[in-house]
Amino acid sequence: MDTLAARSDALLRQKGIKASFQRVSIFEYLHRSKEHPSVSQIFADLHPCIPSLSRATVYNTINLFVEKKIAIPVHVDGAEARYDLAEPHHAHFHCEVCQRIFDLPSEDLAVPESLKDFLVRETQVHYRGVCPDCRR
Amino acid sequence: MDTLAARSDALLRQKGIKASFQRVSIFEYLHRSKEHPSVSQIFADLHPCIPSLSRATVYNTINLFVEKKIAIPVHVDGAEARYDLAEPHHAHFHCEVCQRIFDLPSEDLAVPESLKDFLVRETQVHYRGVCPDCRR
DNA sequence: ATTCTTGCAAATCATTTGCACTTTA
DNA sequence: TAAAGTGCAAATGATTTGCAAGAAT
Repeated sequence: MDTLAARSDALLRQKGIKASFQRVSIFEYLHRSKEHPSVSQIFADLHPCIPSLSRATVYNTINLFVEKKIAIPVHVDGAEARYDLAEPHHAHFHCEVCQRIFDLPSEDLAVPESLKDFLVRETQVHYRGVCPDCRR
Repeated sequence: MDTLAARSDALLRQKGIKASFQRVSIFEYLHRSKEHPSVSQIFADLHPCIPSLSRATVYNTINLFVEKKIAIPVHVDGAEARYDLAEPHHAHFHCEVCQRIFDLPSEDLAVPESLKDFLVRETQVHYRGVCPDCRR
């Protein structure tokens, strides 16, 4: 059968990651959450369903995902890192009022002339301000 | 007389900041360092000259500078924050080998259409990869 | 059976805070 | 001398680590 779990499973293996229950759960959580969750949020939401889950496992898993390019960390100010599935490149907008992070459609930001001798592995574009909901 | 110290002094006061010896020292350190230093680096380099200096004061001062828009934090991965004087907007390149951060001349990154209902207060463009010195 | 993964607790690291002391206006 | 700034040490919060137990191959 071709359940969601089975598909996540396949995707992880394809990246060279053994698909444990915890890992698949965290992967699917990232997939369904639009909140760019922090480790604490992931843990808080998953712990009720998986009582044995440990914070360290969430950290392990997230770090593994980042290393394998499945997820990317989003750093806002000095706070806890937040994570996003590494979908095709897109920019982020961080609302300083509600703390939400919005995905923006990828804009093809040309690598500038001044970087011609650099090897650019990653580009991050980050906006900060106030989102429409918080403006009034 | 118009020493460097006197000028820094004036600049800080103009931003509404009382110009203590520590604050002027940290401001000048930021000014002369091209390293985008972290609090630890600032402390380590200034402590020998100012033995009474405390880490907490460096944190206080840096936070004050950020609040007053004199400095901006640069977050690289999960590591310690690093700081830059808030010169006219420019992008950053972070070398993942030597950990240096390079300033790139400001490129006028147009705010994308998708943000028309957002209030954009700040834009950060961040590249990561390998710098020319580390490429061979 | 061996290897990888998990969970817990303790350790570490960056940063903040409370408070007493000092400096400055 | 009142207000603001500093330094220390303890507290907090995020993240990592060591290690014993458990699961998968």
